[in-house]
Amino acid sequence: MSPALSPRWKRLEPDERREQILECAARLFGERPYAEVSTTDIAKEAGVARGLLNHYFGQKRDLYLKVVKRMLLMPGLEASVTMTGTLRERVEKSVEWYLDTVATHGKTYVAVTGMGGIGADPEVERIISEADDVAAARTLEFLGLKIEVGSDARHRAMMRSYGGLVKATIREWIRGGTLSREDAHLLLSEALIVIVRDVFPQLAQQAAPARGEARAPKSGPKR
Amino acid sequence: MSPALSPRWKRLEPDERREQILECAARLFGERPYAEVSTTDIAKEAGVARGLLNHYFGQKRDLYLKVVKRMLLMPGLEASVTMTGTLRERVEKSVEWYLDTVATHGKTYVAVTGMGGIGADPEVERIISEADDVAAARTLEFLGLKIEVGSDARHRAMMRSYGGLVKATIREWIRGGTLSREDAHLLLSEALIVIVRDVFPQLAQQAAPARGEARAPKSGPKR
DNA sequence: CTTGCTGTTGACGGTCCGCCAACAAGCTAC
DNA sequence: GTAGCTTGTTGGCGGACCGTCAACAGCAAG
Repeated sequence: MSPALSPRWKRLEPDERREQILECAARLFGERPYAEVSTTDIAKEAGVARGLLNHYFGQKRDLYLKVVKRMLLMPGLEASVTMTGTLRERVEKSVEWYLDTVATHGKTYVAVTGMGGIGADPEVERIISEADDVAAARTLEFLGLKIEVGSDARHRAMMRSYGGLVKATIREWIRGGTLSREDAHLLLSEALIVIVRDVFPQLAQQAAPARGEARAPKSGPKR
Repeated sequence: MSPALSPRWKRLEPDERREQILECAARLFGERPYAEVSTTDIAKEAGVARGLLNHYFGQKRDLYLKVVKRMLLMPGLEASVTMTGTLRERVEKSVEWYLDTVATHGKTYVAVTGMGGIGADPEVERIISEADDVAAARTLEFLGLKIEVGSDARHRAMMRSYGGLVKATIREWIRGGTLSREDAHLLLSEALIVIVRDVFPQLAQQAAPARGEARAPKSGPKR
């Protein structure tokens, strides 16, 4: 009588299924906090049995980690051109690029990047920190600041700190709208410039054995 | 025979009990992520029945909120003296104060402040954002920058962004040890100075109807 | 149609949490 | 001292969520 008796569920290649689940999970984690997204919700969203999530991703936390990873590892800025020009020009360009990429990802990025994670989970922090480190290294390279490897760790740490400023500023811009894009651009550019131009040299100076007045005004009578 | 038959549990004043539970909760939330601290753990730590937590604090999340609140609302810097002096002096002093207070709270502060929260929970974010706002307002006031109320919102937003830099820098310092205290001091001071000195005036300039070259170098031939 | 591989399901056991009726610590009155 | 009352505290019930695993079924090969 009924010609097809359409099967109750369709069989997919593992990669397809994984991808589909990952998309649904990313959407849900983007609009609700981790604790309020149950695996049942994700499974229902994907039209799939709940056990399948564990089969493909293990723990719920692992699935979340995959989502975070995907959101953080964005296309790099190596695509940009040679980047010659003044320091200010290069800084402005890199800031511009960063704001662009974030603007496309929108709220999901903010939700994941912010305090929007699972919370102090070492694994999650490792992932985010890793992504921050990549961004920091890229920015340094982008600015043409391949300094000696000795102080590289500290410079990277500085850039990770700067990443904190970037995230907070972006949150102000995307979420609250308390800052316009121009405001964000201005703030991030000026800060990055002062870090590269004033902090890094003084850092090298501090690193030297003889350090007397490292924090001296130095540009004191300027304004 | 036994003279007292000591009662199985002691009866405390509500405020005392609340305080005791809050302390234990703060300790546990400081050393483990939210999801891995069960109410059973807290109750056991406090030597109390689990149901009592709900009786005093409602949801587990509410208890966590209380902990966060306590950790964030630190003694203000109004205790400091009159604060006259150059901009750099005031900035250095406020940064110093911030680093001091954080140093005393140590890891728990970092755990709570960082992405160490419950995760994208609107309520938690509101609390943290509120605390950030207080810190921002205090810093502005501390620096003697009581600007007109019109652009106050944007200045506050800027200072909240700066707070992101502060937190990230402190994390680098406290946790990884990738930055020394001197590094943190230097980075935060320079950034704050450039924001107050260069960004704010340009902001006001942007706000004006006519804006031509708001992001012009302005302090160009300096180094 | 039958067989077999494997993607998928559904239920079981365990943990965690919010709620609430019952219990008992300790003060008061007699 | 003891009966009684107030209320801080307990312990268990019901529900939600999650990880695991044996059984099931889509679907291609023979």
